[in-house]
Amino acid sequence: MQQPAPPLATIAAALRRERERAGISIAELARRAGLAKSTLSQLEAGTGNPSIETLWSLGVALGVPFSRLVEPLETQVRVVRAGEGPRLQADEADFVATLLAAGSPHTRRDLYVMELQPGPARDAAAHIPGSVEHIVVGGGRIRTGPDGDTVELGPGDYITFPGDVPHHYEALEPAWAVLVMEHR
Amino acid sequence: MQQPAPPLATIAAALRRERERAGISIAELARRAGLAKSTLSQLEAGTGNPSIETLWSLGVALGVPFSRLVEPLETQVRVVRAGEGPRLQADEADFVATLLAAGSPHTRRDLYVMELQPGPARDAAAHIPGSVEHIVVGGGRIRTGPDGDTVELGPGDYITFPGDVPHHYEALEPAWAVLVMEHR
DNA sequence: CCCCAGCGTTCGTCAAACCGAACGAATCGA
DNA sequence: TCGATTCGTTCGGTTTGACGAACGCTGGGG
Repeated sequence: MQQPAPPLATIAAALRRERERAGISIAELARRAGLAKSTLSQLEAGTGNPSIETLWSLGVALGVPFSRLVEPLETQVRVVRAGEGPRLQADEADFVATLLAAGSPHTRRDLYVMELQPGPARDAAAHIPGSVEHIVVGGGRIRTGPDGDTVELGPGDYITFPGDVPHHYEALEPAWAVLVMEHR
Repeated sequence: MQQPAPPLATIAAALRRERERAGISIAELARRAGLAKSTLSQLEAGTGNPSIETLWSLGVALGVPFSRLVEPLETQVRVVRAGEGPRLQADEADFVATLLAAGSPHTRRDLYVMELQPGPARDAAAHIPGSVEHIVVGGGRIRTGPDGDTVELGPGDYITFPGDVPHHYEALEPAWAVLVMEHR
């Protein structure tokens, strides 16, 4: 899917979050970014609609990639059921594609096919921070997701969830799936 | 360290690229995004410094993630039949993963689910240079690959081939597949 | 041939993003 | 206690991004 969140509040929150993580004041950040601190004050208050260059200079000053200021933390579990999700137009009528997840540079995505047999659940330890898992079920049924928030999936279903927390794989019947493991 | 490129020209280029990929005019895009076409004209000319909300509405209208408008873009055929390929050890015996392709930073990988109906073959034009396609068939049978070098695939089969040459999709029966589109 | 619809660009206007200055509050030393 | 510093916010003024109208251009239809 796309970005349903209005970027207004997202930017305000991200800005404050990253600034506090850097441990600097509004005035100091304004100084480094070459902006007026009044501008920052309004931005963090959720008022205002910054220009690209303004936000860009903030990303540089904070030392974070631009997208981190704009896109909400993908820390949630997201499921796209088979047949759901945004359809992309195709030149021909016999072809439909659904965008599940858009990559960005500076991330690394490895592509696997995973086969699971029913039996005791497999609990995976947390991977490196910032990793994200994407799974599309090819056949069978599996239950997966972060511990305490698992979802049952069938063929064609898609799920993404953070890989840096303990999570869970369980085949309810013999199953296989495509796994994209994403690192940063 | 991060993105030293001034986003000005990048946005102009990305905007034009994505708009032409969608096959619509500046006027049409302005209509869909709820903007004045004069604004778009100046943006694609590299003049101007759009606000976040302006760029956001363009991303939505174009059906592309926001980051694609802001970050710059940076062969042979390979088939792995279902059950073939290097198996990775798993902690449990009921879990097997096959590594199909390892990603690297500075590449972008978008994840799709693709549905095809049998009928006349779909010939895709070449995508942007350096793009690579990865396909894992989820169900049905398809024939795909670069023109003149197509392969028939069934559930679980994997193929990768360059996306920047004309290629070919054909469903031999109703089929669906996971598609990873990789750019540089 | 002309007319019309749509294209992309240019120009003047207006709202708003950004700035600088001033403000009250809080902290710290002398 | 009292300056001095820094913080974050608020207030006019200026710059500029976005808009709407008009322009010239192109491709079809009548």
